[in-house]
Order: sequence, then structure tokens, then C-alpha cells
Amino acid sequence: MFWLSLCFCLTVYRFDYKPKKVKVELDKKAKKRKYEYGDDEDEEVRSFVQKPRIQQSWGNEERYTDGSKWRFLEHKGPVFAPAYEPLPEKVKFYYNGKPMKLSAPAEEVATFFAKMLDHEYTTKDIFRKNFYKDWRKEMTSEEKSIITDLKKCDFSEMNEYFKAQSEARKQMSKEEKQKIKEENERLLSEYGFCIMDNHRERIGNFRIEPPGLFRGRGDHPKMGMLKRRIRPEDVIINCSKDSKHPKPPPGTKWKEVRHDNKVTWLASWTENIQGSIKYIMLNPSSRIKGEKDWQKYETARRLKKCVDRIRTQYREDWKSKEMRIRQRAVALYFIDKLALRAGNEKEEGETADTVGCCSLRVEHIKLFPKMDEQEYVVEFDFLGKDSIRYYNKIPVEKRVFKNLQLFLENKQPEDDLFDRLNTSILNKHLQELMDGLTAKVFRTYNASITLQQQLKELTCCDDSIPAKLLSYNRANRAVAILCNHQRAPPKTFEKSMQNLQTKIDEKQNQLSAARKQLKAAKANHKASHDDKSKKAVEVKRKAVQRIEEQLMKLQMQATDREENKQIALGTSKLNYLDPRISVAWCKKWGVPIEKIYNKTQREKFAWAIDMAEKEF
DNA sequence: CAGGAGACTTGTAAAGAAAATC
DNA sequence: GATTTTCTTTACAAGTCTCCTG
Repeated sequence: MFWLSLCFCLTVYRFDYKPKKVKVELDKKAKKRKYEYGDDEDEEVRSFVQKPRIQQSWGNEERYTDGSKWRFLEHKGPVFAPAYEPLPEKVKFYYNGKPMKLSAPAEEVATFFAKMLDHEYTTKDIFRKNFYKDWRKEMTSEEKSIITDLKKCDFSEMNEYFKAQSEARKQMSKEEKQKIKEENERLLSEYGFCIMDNHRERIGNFRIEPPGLFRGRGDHPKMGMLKRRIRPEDVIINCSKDSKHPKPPPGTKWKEVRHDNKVTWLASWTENIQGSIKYIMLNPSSRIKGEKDWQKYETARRLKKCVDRIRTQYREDWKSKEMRIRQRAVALYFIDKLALRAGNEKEEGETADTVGCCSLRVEHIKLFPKMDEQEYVVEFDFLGKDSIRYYNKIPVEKRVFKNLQLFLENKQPEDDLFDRLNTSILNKHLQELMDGLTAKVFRTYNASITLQQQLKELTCCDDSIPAKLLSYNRANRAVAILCNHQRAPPKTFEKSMQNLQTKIDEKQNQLSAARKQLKAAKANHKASHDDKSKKAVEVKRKAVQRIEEQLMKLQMQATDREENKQIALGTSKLNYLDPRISVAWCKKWGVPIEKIYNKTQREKFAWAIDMAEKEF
């Protein structure tokens, strides 16, 4: 029986799972838990990670079938940004070389700019223009009449002041720092948690964003605009009727207090730059986020089962006589093969000009019937999310290539490549192919399956733990490359690389020294043959071994870092890789989980750590 | 059925804390 | 013990996708 259940584990927690077996396993687990923890396990104590299984196995009774997200929700409301503190008299703003005292509102906005003086943003035309325009709105009419040219404004003294302030903060005594830390902890314990359905849960962002200048990414037309201060009157509170409602700060009122348990947020407000809504929600370690995350990976696993069918179908659709179907099929091929994002339309002029698959334009691809050794090569070059460049040359199948040529016919560079397609059409189609399937599921699926394959390929069973970790990171890296998760090389990269190299050199010297000593000890032992010399040999041997290990570890680190120069692993690790794959890998190879997930990550993936077994 | 509001996930940079080094 | 380096956490922008409305 034991072996039987172990076998189940082996199958069940593979990424390519069989749903029926899972159910069986879930039932068993639930029962086992129940038995293990017995009757004294009350709701409050029970960790959320068991809930998904329990609910699944108990048939999802009341609570989540009607779309509600909770029954009870109590919190203290958000923490507001501290009020503006006027600058000391001695810190001056100069206009046209002359000191000028600004009214408090104008001064506050000026400080936002002054704080960013060292940033590239303040050199950009759009940023300056937007800032200046919004700044003027805060000025008194007198100030408006005096200040007519941003170039004549001198914020440098203010900038110096803030630098000095932050320097002073660093120089504070231990006691002062301790005091601040304690105050922060108090704030966290009071406002950083809420009660949701009998659990005390950590809130993700309980502070309301302070006012400042909007920092759009890429070529954002709104960069530099003033992000205004949020007051209690702007904030909608969401909590349960029967909870203690949060109190607004003295003398203020909430915009509204509502009791909507169909949503997960605790508070919201409308931001003034894009007019979008911002939310206060729970931390990733919370039940509500964890369950959702789990669901996401379950959907990806369902895709695994029917992906062959879907692939066959879209290949078939390349031949369709309907243009829209062909476009849909080619787009889906890109999404599947290249892990492109869906690519919703965006309002022109409101955001940076970036695209995803469905919004690709003619100018973003180039076709090469022949390139080097390869045939039918497509070159992609466009700005994706966060204005990160996607550049890739890949050979495609002839049919795809011919279709692309067809799509390009009679079009201008700025025309849509897929003019008969958008994300809503695509997702509607995907929904018909599999329940819950959308474009982004392909990203999750392909990321996770890639990790699994790479781990299988790269891990050698007799590698040391550092070597295994390098393999893990390489597998992770393969995914990051697939998903195009790039980063700017860290500013100190070269230097830190050099430091590491010096360390390696030192170790090498140490090693050869230790080896020499070992040799000497051996010779000594040969000559004297006594116990003492024997012991000495052993000691030296151990030393050599230890240094060898250290050296190897350093070398692994160096390789890892070098390969990681421009690649950001975090996003894929946090959002795309089914944590059960990683956990199972750790268990299988005896790698401590802490080596791949830090504390926060372990909290976020608690559900998976708790779930996964040795093999997968 | 387009268009927009709303809700929630994904993404990078920067700040802050901790660890390593001088 | 101060300074530098590295790791962790936070901030908040920018996506995806759903749902509602006219």
C-alpha cells in the first residue's frame, strides 16, 4: 500500500499529471490531514495551504461556487503618505539666479523634480514639459507670472539638501535607527494585516502611493506629470458588513465603504495619470493569492494534455480559406512557439508604443526566404511590455512564411500585421479549444515545461550541490530567455566579476599550497610511519578537499553570474514556473529548498512545498 | 459587439537590509 | 566598526482578461 501511494505521488506531481489520479490523491491527502490534525484543528490554526485540497475533495461546497471570495473581511484601512514638510528657510530655490520663496504647493512639486535631478528623466523633453505644465497648475498667479522658463529654474540647492538628508539618515546612531525600525514594525502589525475568513493575512501594499512625478517606462507620453496626493476622500474601502470598519484619519471621510465579497481588494482609489484604479490587496503568501496561483498552474497542466490537439489544429488552420482563421492560427503559433504575450490594443498617445502578438505591425517583422544556412527566417524586432526590446530571428515552417507574406501584401509599415485579429477573438477561440484557456496560459505552460525538460537534461546525479544549483539556474535561465526577461547589466557588474575572479585566483593559490603541504606530510609519514604523521596527512588531505570544494563553488558562482549578466530570473521564477517542479527537483536531488527559494518565495509557494513529493 | 471600466497578474528598478570585507 | 557588496523587499507601472453597458 505504501508503495502504491508512493507511485501515485510520482505520477501525480509530475507536471504532466493525470487529473483522475489527482482527485484520488487529493481525497487521500485530505483524509490524512484530517486524521493527522484531528478535531482540535480549528479554522484559525489551519494553514490555508490545505484548503485548496480540502475544498477540492469536499466538493467546493458553499463558499466559492457563487464567485464570492470571502465571507469576513476586516482591516484598518490604508496608511497615507506623510504630509508635506516645507523646506527649511535656508534651502532656496533660484529663478534666473535669484532666490525665490515658493508657496507650499508649488514648493512641494518642485521638490519632486529636485529629488530627481540626477536621474536621466529630468533631461528628457517630454518629462520636463509635462512636469512644467503640471507644476504651473500648483503655482500662485504671482509665481506663474515670474516663472516662465524651466531652464531658468535652479533646484540644485534643494537637491543638495535631500542628498544631505539621506546621508544623515545613513549616519544615524544605532538607537535612532532602532527606533525607526520599531515604528515601522508597529505600523506593519497594525495596518499590514487583515482578517479574512478567520485567517490573519499579510497585506501586500498597505501604504497609499505618495505624490510624485509619474515615471512612465520607455517613451511614455505622460512621463513627468504630477501624480497627485491621495486623500481619504478618494479612497473606497471594502470590508465585510459585520467587521469593525476602518476609521478614516480624524476630520476626514472615506469616499465610500462597500461590502463586495466578489472582489479581493481592501481599498481602492483612482489614479490621475491614466485614470486607472489602484488597489490594496493581499500578499502573495495569502490564501486567496495562493489558490489563484495554484489554479493557474492547474490550467497550464490541462493545456499540456491537449496541446498536441491544439497544435495539430492550428497547423491545419494555416491552410484555411478564411483570412481571419489563418491569421489566428499564425498568431497562435507565435504565442506557442515564442511565448509572446497576447498583445491587447492600447489607446494611442496614452502610453508608450509597445506591442504583443496580436498588435504586431508590419514594421516589426522582416522576412528572409534564405538566411545563412536557414530557410524561411522571420526576424522580430519590437518593443514589448515595459518597452523591453524583443529581438529574435527564427526559421519558421514554409506555410507560416507564405502566410506572413500574404498578410504583408499591400500594407504600410504602420499597419497591423494581423488586421483580422485581436486578443478578444483569439481568446474566444482558445476558450472553445479548452475551458479556461487564454493566450497567457501558453506562456505559463511553455515556461514550466521548459524548466522541467531542462532540469532533466542538465542535472547530473553525482554533481555536488553547487553544481546542481548551477544546473537549476541554467534551466531557470532557459525559461527567462524564452520569456525575454531582460535586465540592464548591473552597474557594478564588471567590478563584482573581477572581485570574484581575484577570489578564485586566491583560492587556487591556496589550493596549490595546501597540496604541497599534503605532499610534504605524506613524505614525512613515509619516513617516520608513526601515528602523529599519519594524522597530519589526514588533516592535510581534508584541507585540500575543503579548498577544492570552495574553489569549485566559486567557479560555479562566476559562471552563473556571467551567464546571468543581462537576464532577470526573478519574474519567471515568481510567475511562470510551477513551483511543484522545483520543489520536487529539490527533494529528488537532496537540495535544500532554501537554496532556490528565499523566505518570501517559500511563503508564496507554501502550497506547493506542502504538496509536492519526492519524485515528479 | 465595440468600448471601456474593473480586477488581477506580471514586470523592472530602486530602496533597504543583511552579509561580507577591509 | 565602517564601508562595500549582495540579497531581499518594496514600489508602482504595465500588461492580460473579464464583465458590463448601450
